[in-house]
Amino acid sequence: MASKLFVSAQEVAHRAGVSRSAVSRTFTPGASVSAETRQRVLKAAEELGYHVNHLARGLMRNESGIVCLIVSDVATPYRAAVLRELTLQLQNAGKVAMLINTDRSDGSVDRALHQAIRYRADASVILSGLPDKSIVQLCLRSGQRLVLINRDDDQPGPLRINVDDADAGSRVATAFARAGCRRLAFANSLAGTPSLVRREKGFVAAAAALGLEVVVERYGATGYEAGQVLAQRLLTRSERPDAVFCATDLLACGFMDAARRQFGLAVPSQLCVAGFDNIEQASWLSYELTTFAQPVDRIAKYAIDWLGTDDSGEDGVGPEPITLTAELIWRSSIRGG
Amino acid sequence: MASKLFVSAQEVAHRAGVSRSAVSRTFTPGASVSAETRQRVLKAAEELGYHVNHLARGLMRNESGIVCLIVSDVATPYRAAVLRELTLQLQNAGKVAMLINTDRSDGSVDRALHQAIRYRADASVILSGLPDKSIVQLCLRSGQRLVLINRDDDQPGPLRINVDDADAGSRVATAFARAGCRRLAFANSLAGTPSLVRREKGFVAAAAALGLEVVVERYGATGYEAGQVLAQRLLTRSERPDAVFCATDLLACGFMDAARRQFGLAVPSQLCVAGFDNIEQASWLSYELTTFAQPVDRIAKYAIDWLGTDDSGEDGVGPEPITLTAELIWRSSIRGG
DNA sequence: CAGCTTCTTGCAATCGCGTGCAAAATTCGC
DNA sequence: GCGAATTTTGCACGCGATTGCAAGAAGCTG
Repeated sequence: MASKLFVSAQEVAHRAGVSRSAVSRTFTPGASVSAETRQRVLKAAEELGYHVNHLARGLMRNESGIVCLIVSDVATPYRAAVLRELTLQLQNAGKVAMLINTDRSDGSVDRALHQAIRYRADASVILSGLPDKSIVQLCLRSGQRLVLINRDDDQPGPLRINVDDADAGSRVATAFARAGCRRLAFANSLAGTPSLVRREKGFVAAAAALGLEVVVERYGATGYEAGQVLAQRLLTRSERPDAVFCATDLLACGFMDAARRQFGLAVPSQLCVAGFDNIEQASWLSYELTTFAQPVDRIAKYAIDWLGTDDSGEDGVGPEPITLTAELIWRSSIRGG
Repeated sequence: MASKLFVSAQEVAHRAGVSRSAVSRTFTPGASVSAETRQRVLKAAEELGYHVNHLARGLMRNESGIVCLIVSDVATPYRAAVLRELTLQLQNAGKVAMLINTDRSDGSVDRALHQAIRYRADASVILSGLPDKSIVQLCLRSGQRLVLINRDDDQPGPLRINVDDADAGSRVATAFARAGCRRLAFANSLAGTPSLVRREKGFVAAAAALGLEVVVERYGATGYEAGQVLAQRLLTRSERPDAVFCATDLLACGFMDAARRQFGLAVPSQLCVAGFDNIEQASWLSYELTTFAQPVDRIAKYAIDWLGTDDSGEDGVGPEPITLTAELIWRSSIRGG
């Protein structure tokens, strides 16, 4: 263990020849300190390398400044992008992000939330999985705010931010129809995440309304490899699809690569492809993928703005759910445009 | 603000009919509590939803359990991967990760470290940028450990973990020579990061030793777009290179795409390509990139193991620097193998 | 200079927890 | 059943900060 420790306000006070309180007030915006003492305190603090102990401050103020980000598969392009946006905006808001990784296992999210409670996080943002109702209650009762992003949960209290997946699905169907495609397909994972389900439903419904039939295939996770497998399955059918909507961009990349290399198909002339998320790779020359951009910046903004509100969510009703629409990014993987 | 607050040990003690110390001891491994009181405490804690306040505990123990990860460009595939590994292993070690984003601006890393100090982090892991010497001293003096990953800094105290870039560069040169390439090129960014510089030096030196000349081109950041520009510059030369080592996989992806689409070159028959980082995309069918895998798991392991050590690094000498070798991942972007 | 208001400043309590110390309770040996 | 050894338990203090309160300093008016 460390022999020498962090420097405390006491030491600064001693050096500056003032009381502890004066030091504290110097670092508390809006507190009453004369210009002279403030200068002396700041000087002493600078010399000693003093920094306010946020652990102790959090204890007193009952506000730690910590926001927990609970997420699985951090290394995935889309997840990493939303993580980046959240941490950046949190920092600008004077908060700090605590990152907790979850996995698919049961209770993983619950454990993460317990950790958030232990550190008295001001709020937790949940990007993966869904916590048990009792834990949600515990958080709300404890005064910890909850933000659920693209999670399907109907209990009041947490702020719910969702992207209008069904609408996106419907717009893709229209685009495919306009491109003259006749045999549509939807390539999904087996994850069964609510947003994926909504994308599928919206797409299938819109296609039906347009008089087009859709074949749906589901396999594996939402990654590149699953996309390849889905291509194998869909492109070997007797009635080969001429347009496929992949539930995520990663799936789409795997799908396109397999379609070209293993089936010799040209995109978009023989096969139209659409994805979702607008990950960086979607813009690469090898893919030029038409896809939907999740408004990560606005998602983060809504979440963080709410944290500055007084609407703490324990009044039993909670904040209004927010639904944002995804922006269609048109590239060359669909004919026309 | 929240009206009702987190439940405290006091309340648990009251409900269980014991003293507050008993509660504290119940949650302190190795403390002396009878089986009966422990049960009663645990029951009361469960019913009330009590969780030890790590802010207060950190204050007492002088050990917060927080480890700061200081990094820029979180959304980049390689960065995201190492972030994932670090957070996972930290969680397994009973610590928790605090994520701080930096940018290229001056003092960005310093500000991040100040934040780490404010939260009394047990350690900070620096993945981007380089902190000012005075801040490093302050951290060490305060008992906060520092881990520098692929940073070039020679002051003792922090744990330094580096990948043997020069060796990797040299191995690529050999591989190119064996593939019969004659005109080598190195595609680098302008970032001037020490590891990038070492890759370049190792490659150029080894090529010279093999009697092969190398043309070096540098442009932009380490991303996909820069790779495209570098391809423009290198492939329009009168003596077009027949092998290129890109400083990162992202550069390589951009380079390959441009080489194929804009110059109609086939990889590896007309152009051999190598990258560095082994990001997920390197394994995609469109790239099949031969590259080097940074041993992120071992990097994280070394870092976290050291945090459990008593070698705090303030004895003036500090821990021995660690150099790990990158693993060559052979795919089809170089002939032969 | 008296009398008043307005700022500053120090004292002391508080936040939730860990822990040394001594008293109380239990166990043990015989 | 009694004294000694061993747990178990409670008290009280400290960790490093914030903040209400009251006293002291300074400024203003006439």
